[in-house]
Amino acid sequence: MTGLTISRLARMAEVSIDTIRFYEGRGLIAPPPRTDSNYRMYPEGDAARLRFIKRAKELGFSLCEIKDLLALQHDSRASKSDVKLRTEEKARSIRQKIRDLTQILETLEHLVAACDGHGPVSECPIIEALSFSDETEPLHHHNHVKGGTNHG
Amino acid sequence: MTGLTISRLARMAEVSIDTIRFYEGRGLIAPPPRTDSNYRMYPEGDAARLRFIKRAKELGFSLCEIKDLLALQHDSRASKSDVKLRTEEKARSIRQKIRDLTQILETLEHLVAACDGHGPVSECPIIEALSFSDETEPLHHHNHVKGGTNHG
DNA sequence: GTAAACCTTTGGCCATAGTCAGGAGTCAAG
DNA sequence: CTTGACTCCTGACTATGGCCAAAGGTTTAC
Repeated sequence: MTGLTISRLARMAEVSIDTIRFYEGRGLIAPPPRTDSNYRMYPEGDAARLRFIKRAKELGFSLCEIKDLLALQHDSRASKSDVKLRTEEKARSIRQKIRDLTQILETLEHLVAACDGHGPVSECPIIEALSFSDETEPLHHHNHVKGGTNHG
Repeated sequence: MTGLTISRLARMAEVSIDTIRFYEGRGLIAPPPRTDSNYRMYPEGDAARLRFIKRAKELGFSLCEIKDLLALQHDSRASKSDVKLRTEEKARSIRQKIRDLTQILETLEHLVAACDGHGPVSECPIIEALSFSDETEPLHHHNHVKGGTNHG
Protein backbone atom coordinates (compact mmCIF):
# COMPACT_ATOMS: atom_id res chain seq x y z
CA MET A 1 0.00 0.00 0.00
CA THR A 2 1.59 3.19 -1.15
CA GLY A 3 0.71 6.65 -0.04
CA LEU A 4 1.82 9.33 2.28
CA THR A 5 1.18 9.61 5.95
CA ILE A 6 -0.13 12.94 7.01
CA SER A 7 3.20 14.06 8.41
CA ARG A 8 5.06 13.18 5.22
CA LEU A 9 2.51 15.03 3.18
CA ALA A 10 2.77 17.98 5.53
CA ARG A 11 6.54 18.09 5.09
CA MET A 12 6.27 17.81 1.33
CA ALA A 13 3.76 20.59 1.04
CA GLU A 14 5.25 22.70 3.80
CA VAL A 15 2.06 23.05 5.74
CA SER A 16 1.19 21.78 9.18
CA ILE A 17 -0.59 18.54 9.95
CA ASP A 18 -3.38 20.47 11.56
CA THR A 19 -3.78 22.54 8.45
CA ILE A 20 -4.24 19.43 6.33
CA ARG A 21 -6.95 18.10 8.58
CA PHE A 22 -8.49 21.54 8.66
CA TYR A 23 -8.57 21.66 4.86
CA GLU A 24 -10.17 18.26 4.77
CA GLY A 25 -12.93 19.54 7.01
CA ARG A 26 -13.39 22.50 4.73
CA GLY A 27 -13.56 20.32 1.65
CA LEU A 28 -10.39 21.61 0.05
CA ILE A 29 -8.85 18.20 -0.08
CA ALA A 30 -10.76 14.96 -0.28
CA PRO A 31 -10.84 12.66 2.72
CA PRO A 32 -8.12 10.16 1.89
CA PRO A 33 -8.42 6.40 2.31
CA ARG A 34 -7.48 5.02 5.69
CA THR A 35 -5.29 2.18 6.80
CA ASP A 36 -6.69 -0.58 8.98
CA SER A 37 -5.60 1.44 11.96
CA ASN A 38 -7.48 4.43 10.67
CA TYR A 39 -4.46 6.42 9.56
CA ARG A 40 -4.93 8.70 6.59
CA MET A 41 -2.94 7.62 3.54
CA TYR A 42 -2.67 10.30 0.93
CA PRO A 43 -2.10 9.93 -2.79
CA GLU A 44 1.01 11.79 -3.91
CA GLY A 45 -1.06 14.20 -5.95
CA ASP A 46 -2.33 15.76 -2.79
CA ALA A 47 1.04 17.39 -2.28
CA ALA A 48 0.55 19.37 -5.47
CA ARG A 49 -2.95 20.21 -4.41
CA LEU A 50 -1.70 21.56 -1.13
CA ARG A 51 0.97 23.61 -2.85
CA PHE A 52 -1.71 24.99 -5.11
CA ILE A 53 -3.72 26.03 -2.10
CA LYS A 54 -0.71 27.61 -0.48
CA ARG A 55 0.19 29.53 -3.56
CA ALA A 56 -3.32 30.75 -4.21
CA LYS A 57 -3.56 31.87 -0.63
CA GLU A 58 -0.43 33.96 -1.05
CA LEU A 59 -2.13 35.62 -3.97
CA GLY A 60 -5.01 36.71 -1.84
CA PHE A 61 -7.57 34.03 -2.57
CA SER A 62 -9.61 32.92 0.40
CA LEU A 63 -9.99 29.25 1.19
CA CYS A 64 -13.51 29.45 -0.11
CA GLU A 65 -12.40 30.85 -3.43
CA ILE A 66 -9.63 28.31 -3.64
CA LYS A 67 -12.12 25.56 -3.11
CA ASP A 68 -14.09 26.84 -6.09
CA LEU A 69 -10.96 27.04 -8.17
CA LEU A 70 -10.08 23.47 -7.30
CA ALA A 71 -13.57 22.28 -8.13
CA LEU A 72 -13.22 23.97 -11.51
CA GLN A 73 -9.99 22.16 -12.10
CA HIS A 74 -11.79 18.85 -12.00
CA ASP A 75 -14.93 19.87 -13.74
CA SER A 76 -14.85 18.76 -17.34
CA ARG A 77 -17.43 21.35 -18.28
CA ALA A 78 -15.30 24.17 -16.91
CA SER A 79 -13.13 26.14 -19.23
CA LYS A 80 -10.12 28.34 -18.94
CA SER A 81 -12.36 31.34 -19.14
CA ASP A 82 -13.93 30.38 -15.82
CA VAL A 83 -10.57 30.40 -14.14
CA LYS A 84 -9.56 33.55 -15.92
CA LEU A 85 -12.75 35.27 -14.88
CA ARG A 86 -12.20 34.44 -11.24
CA THR A 87 -8.63 35.61 -11.41
CA GLU A 88 -9.65 38.85 -13.04
CA GLU A 89 -12.28 39.38 -10.41
CA LYS A 90 -9.74 38.85 -7.69
CA ALA A 91 -7.44 41.31 -9.42
CA ARG A 92 -10.27 43.82 -9.49
CA SER A 93 -11.00 43.44 -5.82
CA ILE A 94 -7.34 43.87 -4.97
CA ARG A 95 -7.21 46.97 -7.12
CA GLN A 96 -10.15 48.32 -5.16
CA LYS A 97 -8.46 47.53 -1.88
CA ILE A 98 -5.40 49.42 -3.05
CA ARG A 99 -7.57 52.39 -3.96
CA ASP A 100 -9.19 52.38 -0.53
CA LEU A 101 -5.88 52.22 1.24
CA THR A 102 -4.50 54.98 -0.94
CA GLN A 103 -7.39 57.21 0.09
CA ILE A 104 -6.74 56.52 3.72
CA LEU A 105 -3.06 57.10 3.26
CA GLU A 106 -3.67 60.47 1.67
CA THR A 107 -5.83 61.58 4.55
CA LEU A 108 -3.21 60.45 6.98
CA GLU A 109 -0.55 62.33 5.07
CA HIS A 110 -2.62 65.49 5.10
CA LEU A 111 -2.99 65.08 8.81
CA VAL A 112 0.72 64.65 9.33
CA ALA A 113 1.46 67.64 7.14
CA ALA A 114 -0.92 69.80 9.13
CA CYS A 115 0.88 69.04 12.36
CA ASP A 116 4.14 70.74 13.20
CA GLY A 117 4.94 68.22 15.90
CA HIS A 118 5.63 70.79 18.55
CA GLY A 119 3.71 71.88 21.59
CA PRO A 120 1.02 70.27 23.69
CA VAL A 121 -1.33 67.64 22.39
CA SER A 122 -4.26 69.86 23.28
CA GLU A 123 -3.74 71.82 20.09
CA CYS A 124 -2.92 68.90 17.85
CA PRO A 125 -4.61 69.24 14.47
CA ILE A 126 -4.64 65.50 14.02
CA ILE A 127 -6.67 64.97 17.14
CA GLU A 128 -8.90 67.86 16.20
CA ALA A 129 -9.48 66.61 12.71
CA LEU A 130 -10.43 63.23 14.03
CA SER A 131 -12.66 64.66 16.72
CA PHE A 132 -14.88 66.80 14.57
CA SER A 133 -14.67 65.18 11.21
CA ASP A 134 -18.36 64.89 10.42
CA GLU A 135 -19.91 68.01 11.81
CA THR A 136 -17.49 70.89 11.85
CA GLU A 137 -15.16 71.84 9.09
CA PRO A 138 -12.08 69.67 9.12
CA LEU A 139 -8.67 71.05 8.28
CA HIS A 140 -8.07 68.51 5.62
CA HIS A 141 -9.87 67.20 2.58
CA HIS A 142 -12.92 65.27 3.38
CA ASN A 143 -12.08 62.01 1.78
CA HIS A 144 -13.32 59.17 3.76
CA VAL A 145 -13.82 55.58 2.98
CA LYS A 146 -16.97 53.90 3.97
CA GLY A 147 -17.73 50.32 4.62
CA GLY A 148 -16.11 46.99 4.07
CA THR A 149 -12.50 47.96 3.71
CA ASN A 150 -10.69 45.22 5.38
CA HIS A 151 -7.22 46.13 6.40
CA GLY A 152 -5.69 43.61 8.59
CA MET B 1 -29.36 64.83 36.59
CA THR B 2 -28.39 65.56 33.04
CA GLY B 3 -26.66 63.30 30.63
CA LEU B 4 -27.36 60.97 27.79
CA THR B 5 -28.83 57.54 27.99
CA ILE B 6 -26.94 54.96 26.05
CA SER B 7 -29.43 54.91 23.21
CA ARG B 8 -29.35 58.69 22.80
CA LEU B 9 -25.59 58.63 22.78
CA ALA B 10 -25.66 55.82 20.26
CA ARG B 11 -27.91 57.82 17.98
CA MET B 12 -25.79 60.93 18.31
CA ALA B 13 -22.56 59.15 17.51
CA GLU B 14 -24.10 56.83 14.95
CA VAL B 15 -22.87 53.67 16.54
CA SER B 16 -24.82 50.85 18.11
CA ILE B 17 -25.58 50.50 21.80
CA ASP B 18 -23.64 47.27 21.86
CA THR B 19 -20.68 49.01 20.38
CA ILE B 20 -20.66 51.58 23.17
CA ARG B 21 -20.72 48.92 25.84
CA PHE B 22 -18.08 47.01 23.93
CA TYR B 23 -15.84 50.08 23.87
CA GLU B 24 -16.36 50.54 27.57
CA GLY B 25 -15.15 47.00 28.13
CA ARG B 26 -12.14 47.69 25.96
CA GLY B 27 -11.34 50.87 27.82
CA LEU B 28 -12.00 53.24 24.93
CA ILE B 29 -14.83 54.94 26.79
CA ALA B 30 -14.77 55.51 30.53
CA PRO B 31 -17.48 53.78 32.53
CA PRO B 32 -20.04 56.55 32.96
CA PRO B 33 -21.88 57.31 36.18
CA ARG B 34 -25.06 55.39 36.78
CA THR B 35 -28.54 56.45 37.82
CA ASP B 36 -30.18 54.92 40.88
CA SER B 37 -31.60 52.30 38.64
CA ASN B 38 -28.17 51.49 37.29
CA TYR B 39 -28.60 53.14 33.92
CA ARG B 40 -25.53 54.60 32.29
CA MET B 41 -25.68 58.38 32.01
CA TYR B 42 -23.11 59.78 29.63
CA PRO B 43 -21.61 63.23 29.55
CA GLU B 44 -22.18 64.95 26.22
CA GLY B 45 -18.49 64.92 25.46
CA ASP B 46 -18.62 61.20 24.96
CA ALA B 47 -20.39 61.74 21.68
CA ALA B 48 -17.31 63.51 20.32
CA ARG B 49 -15.14 60.76 21.72
CA LEU B 50 -17.18 58.16 19.90
CA ARG B 51 -17.01 60.11 16.67
CA PHE B 52 -13.27 60.31 17.12
CA ILE B 53 -13.13 56.56 17.45
CA LYS B 54 -15.31 56.05 14.45
CA ARG B 55 -13.26 58.35 12.30
CA ALA B 56 -9.95 56.89 13.39
CA LYS B 57 -11.26 53.43 12.65
CA GLU B 58 -12.13 54.51 9.13
CA LEU B 59 -8.56 55.66 8.76
CA GLY B 60 -7.26 52.22 9.54
CA PHE B 61 -6.41 52.54 13.22
CA SER B 62 -7.24 49.50 15.30
CA LEU B 63 -9.21 49.90 18.50
CA CYS B 64 -6.01 49.30 20.39
CA GLU B 65 -4.21 52.09 18.60
CA ILE B 66 -7.17 54.39 19.05
CA LYS B 67 -7.11 53.70 22.73
CA ASP B 68 -3.50 54.83 22.84
CA LEU B 69 -4.33 57.93 20.86
CA LEU B 70 -7.12 58.78 23.27
CA ALA B 71 -4.89 58.24 26.25
CA LEU B 72 -2.38 60.61 24.70
CA GLN B 73 -5.08 63.19 24.32
CA HIS B 74 -5.49 63.35 28.07
CA ASP B 75 -1.93 62.93 29.05
CA SER B 76 -0.42 66.29 29.95
CA ARG B 77 3.07 64.99 29.31
CA ALA B 78 2.18 63.95 25.77
CA SER B 79 3.01 66.21 22.91
CA LYS B 80 1.87 66.67 19.39
CA SER B 81 4.91 64.80 18.20
CA ASP B 82 3.63 61.66 19.92
CA VAL B 83 0.43 61.79 17.97
CA LYS B 84 2.27 62.71 14.81
CA LEU B 85 4.63 59.82 15.25
CA ARG B 86 1.84 57.34 15.61
CA THR B 87 0.07 58.73 12.60
CA GLU B 88 3.22 58.54 10.55
CA GLU B 89 3.78 54.98 11.65
CA LYS B 90 0.27 54.07 10.61
CA ALA B 91 0.87 55.74 7.27
CA ARG B 92 4.02 53.69 6.83
CA SER B 93 2.27 50.44 7.56
CA ILE B 94 -0.48 51.31 5.11
CA ARG B 95 2.13 52.13 2.48
CA GLN B 96 3.63 48.69 3.05
CA LYS B 97 0.26 47.04 2.74
CA ILE B 98 -0.25 48.82 -0.56
CA ARG B 99 3.12 47.59 -1.79
CA ASP B 100 2.27 44.01 -0.87
CA LEU B 101 -1.05 44.18 -2.61
CA THR B 102 0.55 45.72 -5.66
CA GLN B 103 2.94 42.78 -5.87
CA ILE B 104 0.09 40.35 -5.68
CA LEU B 105 -1.85 42.30 -8.24
CA GLU B 106 1.03 42.21 -10.68
CA THR B 107 1.33 38.47 -10.37
CA LEU B 108 -2.36 38.09 -10.92
CA GLU B 109 -2.19 40.31 -13.98
CA HIS B 110 0.64 38.26 -15.42
CA LEU B 111 -1.47 35.20 -14.90
CA VAL B 112 -4.46 36.71 -16.64
CA ALA B 113 -2.32 37.89 -19.51
CA ALA B 114 -0.88 34.41 -19.97
CA CYS B 115 -4.30 32.89 -20.36
CA ASP B 116 -6.23 33.23 -23.61
CA GLY B 117 -9.45 32.19 -21.96
CA HIS B 118 -10.24 29.49 -24.47
CA GLY B 119 -10.19 25.75 -24.26
CA PRO B 120 -10.32 23.26 -21.46
CA VAL B 121 -9.22 24.01 -17.96
CA SER B 122 -6.74 21.21 -18.14
CA GLU B 123 -4.34 23.43 -20.06
CA CYS B 124 -4.96 26.59 -18.10
CA PRO B 125 -1.72 28.48 -17.44
CA ILE B 126 -3.18 30.02 -14.32
CA ILE B 127 -3.86 26.68 -12.74
CA GLU B 128 -0.46 25.49 -13.83
CA ALA B 129 1.30 28.51 -12.45
CA LEU B 130 -0.41 28.01 -9.15
CA SER B 131 0.34 24.32 -9.11
CA PHE B 132 4.05 24.62 -9.69
CA SER B 133 4.86 27.74 -7.84
CA ASP B 134 8.55 27.83 -8.77
CA GLU B 135 7.85 29.82 -11.93
CA THR B 136 6.67 33.06 -10.44
CA GLU B 137 8.02 34.20 -7.12
CA PRO B 138 6.38 37.14 -5.37
CA LEU B 139 6.18 38.57 -1.95
CA HIS B 140 8.42 36.39 0.13
CA HIS B 141 11.95 37.61 -0.10
CA HIS B 142 13.33 35.09 2.32
CA ASN B 143 13.54 31.93 0.27
CA HIS B 144 12.15 28.95 1.99
CA VAL B 145 14.10 25.76 1.57
CA LYS B 146 12.47 23.90 -1.25
CA GLY B 147 14.92 21.22 -2.27
CA GLY B 148 16.06 20.01 1.09
CA THR B 149 13.71 17.54 2.65
CA ASN B 150 15.35 17.68 6.00
CA HIS B 151 14.64 14.10 6.72
CA GLY B 152 16.59 11.37 5.01
C1' DG C 1 -52.48 49.87 35.59
C1' DT C 2 -50.54 48.09 31.87
C1' DA C 3 -47.97 47.91 27.73
C1' DA C 4 -44.24 49.67 25.08
C1' DA C 5 -39.86 51.17 25.10
C1' DC C 6 -35.96 51.47 27.47
C1' DC C 7 -32.17 49.65 30.36
C1' DT C 8 -29.21 45.85 32.79
C1' DT C 9 -26.19 41.57 32.71
C1' DT C 10 -24.37 37.27 30.94
C1' DG C 11 -23.08 34.73 27.51
C1' DG C 12 -23.04 32.89 22.84
C1' DC C 13 -22.24 33.74 17.92
C1' DC C 14 -20.29 35.56 13.00
C1' DA C 15 -16.14 35.12 9.82
C1' DT C 16 -11.02 33.83 8.86
C1' DA C 17 -7.39 30.50 9.15
C1' DG C 18 -5.76 27.99 11.58
C1' DT C 19 -2.97 26.40 16.41
C1' DC C 20 -2.73 23.83 20.56
C1' DA C 21 -3.92 20.57 24.24
C1' DG C 22 -5.46 16.21 25.88
C1' DG C 23 -6.29 11.43 25.99
C1' DA C 24 -6.03 7.30 23.50
C1' DG C 25 -4.67 4.07 19.94
C1' DT C 26 -0.69 2.43 16.66
C1' DC C 27 3.83 1.37 14.92
C1' DA C 28 8.88 0.51 14.62
C1' DA C 29 13.04 -0.20 17.15
C1' DG C 30 15.81 -1.86 20.95
C1' DC D 1 8.18 -4.95 27.00
C1' DT D 2 9.05 -0.37 26.63
C1' DT D 3 10.00 3.86 24.63
C1' DG D 4 9.29 7.31 21.45
C1' DA D 5 7.31 8.83 17.37
C1' DC D 6 3.29 8.94 14.95
C1' DT D 7 -1.78 9.19 14.48
C1' DC D 8 -6.61 9.70 15.81
C1' DC D 9 -10.58 12.82 17.47
C1' DT D 10 -12.74 16.53 19.93
C1' DG D 11 -12.85 20.76 21.55
C1' DA D 12 -10.99 24.99 23.04
C1' DC D 13 -8.37 29.10 21.93
C1' DT D 14 -6.04 32.97 19.14
C1' DA D 15 -7.26 37.98 17.18
C1' DT D 16 -10.74 41.55 15.37
C1' DG D 17 -15.02 44.11 16.04
C1' DG D 18 -18.65 43.70 17.20
C1' DC D 19 -24.15 41.49 16.82
C1' DC D 20 -27.85 39.16 19.06
C1' DA D 21 -30.73 36.71 22.54
C1' DA D 22 -32.47 35.76 26.99
C1' DA D 23 -34.41 37.18 31.19
C1' DG D 24 -35.17 40.46 34.02
C1' DG D 25 -35.70 45.59 36.08
C1' DT D 26 -37.24 50.65 34.96
C1' DT D 27 -39.48 54.46 32.87
C1' DT D 28 -42.75 56.52 30.08
C1' DA D 29 -47.18 57.01 27.69
C1' DC D 30 -51.92 56.34 27.46
